[in-house]
Amino acid sequence: MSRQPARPDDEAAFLAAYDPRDFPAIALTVDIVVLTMREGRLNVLLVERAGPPFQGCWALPGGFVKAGQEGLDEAAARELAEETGLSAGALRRVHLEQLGSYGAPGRDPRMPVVSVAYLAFAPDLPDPRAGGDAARAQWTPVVGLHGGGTGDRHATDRHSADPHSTDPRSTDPRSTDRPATDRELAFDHAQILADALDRARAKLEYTPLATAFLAPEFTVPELRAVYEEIWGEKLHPGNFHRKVLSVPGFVESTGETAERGGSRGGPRARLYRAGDARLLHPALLRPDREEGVR
Amino acid sequence: MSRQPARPDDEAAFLAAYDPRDFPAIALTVDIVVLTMREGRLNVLLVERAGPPFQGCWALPGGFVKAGQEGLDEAAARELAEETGLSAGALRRVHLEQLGSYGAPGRDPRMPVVSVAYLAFAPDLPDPRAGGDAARAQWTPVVGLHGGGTGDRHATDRHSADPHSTDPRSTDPRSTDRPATDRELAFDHAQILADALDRARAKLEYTPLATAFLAPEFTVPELRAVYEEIWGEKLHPGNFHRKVLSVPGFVESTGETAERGGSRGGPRARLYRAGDARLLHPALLRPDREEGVR
DNA sequence: TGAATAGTGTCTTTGAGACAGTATCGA
DNA sequence: TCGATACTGTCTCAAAGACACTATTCA
Repeated sequence: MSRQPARPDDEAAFLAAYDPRDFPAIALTVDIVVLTMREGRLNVLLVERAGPPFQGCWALPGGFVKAGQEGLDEAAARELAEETGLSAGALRRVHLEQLGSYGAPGRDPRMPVVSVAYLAFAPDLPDPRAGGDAARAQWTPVVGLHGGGTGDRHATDRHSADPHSTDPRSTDPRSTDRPATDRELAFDHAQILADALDRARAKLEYTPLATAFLAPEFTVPELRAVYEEIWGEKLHPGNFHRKVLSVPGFVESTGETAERGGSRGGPRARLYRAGDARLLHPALLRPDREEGVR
Repeated sequence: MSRQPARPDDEAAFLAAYDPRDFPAIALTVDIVVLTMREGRLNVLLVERAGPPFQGCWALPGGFVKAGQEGLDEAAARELAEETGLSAGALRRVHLEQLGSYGAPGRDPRMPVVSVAYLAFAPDLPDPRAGGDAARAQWTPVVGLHGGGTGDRHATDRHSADPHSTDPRSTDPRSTDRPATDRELAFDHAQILADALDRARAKLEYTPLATAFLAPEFTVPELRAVYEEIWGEKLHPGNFHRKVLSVPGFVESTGETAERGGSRGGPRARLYRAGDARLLHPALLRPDREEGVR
């Protein structure tokens, strides 16, 4: 980075040599795709935009980076805390990672804005409070949402916005009082959400992060439900169970069993905690991505 | 993104409501880790900084994003073309993907600068020309470089700079005339390079991108040499050969054979082209990451 | 009591890796 | 001629998936 336009000897000279026409003002934001499980369904946190552009549209929570005062990870953590109203303690159980940056020209009709997108995995969280500048905030089932669906499981390297994709300004998805579902997302947030889901699906293969969606103690069937919901397909219960227990460091037994059996019958399952593995070896690969994925 | 500090009805109102103390000026750059193979070794393109800070230091090539005029991918492609002097045609054979964004406070001593890092895989390229504001530009073997080495193969999610890492200003690695090797890199570029190498090592497992380092026609032993150099370990020639040919879409035969055999004897190898697969199924997993990677 | 589920055993198939062997080339 | 290498064959082992089975729980 930081090739400068001239060769200043100090900051004053640098600023003098700086030509704002070469580098017009640019704004930097962080947007967060917060995923959680509610009633067995994958949900994403959305906020309703109180002002233009895209007034009345739903969007990913986020905000401006306080340049010079915080790093990108810090900014994302701050926004996450503000939007969810979570305590620092509760936030420690949330997984937060950088997803990628989006900077297609015109993605924000007002001015050049580059957004650094983050991805968060959270256990079942309380209903969000509507933050200052958001009209409403709510958990929204991912299914049926634009950018939801099963997604292109094999898409790669979509970290940056595709300049050929639909210009968000060419449609006007705002409306007055529809729920978050069945709504287009503001800006290029549908693309960000789609990329986030791709990343989440891949992460479940190689990391134990599925446990981040569950309470500190959980059963293997609960863990399997997370995989089934995010991957969008049923898994073989017996093989899944054996597989999870065979991967070193994935889960560790508490010695306890769940209070009740399954809702539709069956024995009470044993309880586990997340293990200390950060990567799964061997990985839990998704069942046959249809052959011919060339 | 783009939660605004107030609720303006148009751009004028937005600018009026904008408090520069809340969102001080921030600069956005792209930096590129261009990897290529030269004489069997993995090389990275570095430029010598002509001005402060870090004057005389080697750094990754990059530059400011022309806000509003180009997307991030475009900016990276433009910088790549400028620094390597490659034609548009030659650039089509180069793989370019976003690596992540780095924005730790103080990473640039002059002002808040966030850098979007890109990763490029290129076949053997000619010597770079020194760009306008770089004193020199040269290919540098990755081995022995800070951030080179075998790297932490299991590090994940290091997309953003670690605020706890060494402040680049606390050392003064500049000097007068040492080669690029044995030099600290400017800013947090050692971290970016390390992350890039981690990404490259992982990409070789799941994608056929190793072919991006080779000429359009190549032999299986040449392909194996790429894997061995980037992974830093010898592979079993026989098993590697069978594996490559068994993965659908990885390589396709040209029917020809190489002009000469190996430099130290042996039969002439058959020639292949890159296939149409974008993901490898099954993957070419690295040999035993030592057990106990928890 | 019946249906659904937790968890285990076992068999088959696939793929990774070790090893050996043959043919071909450079020096 | 010798040594190195390309490539193939074969064996073993690990892991994934299909299937079957028992035990336990809810309704």
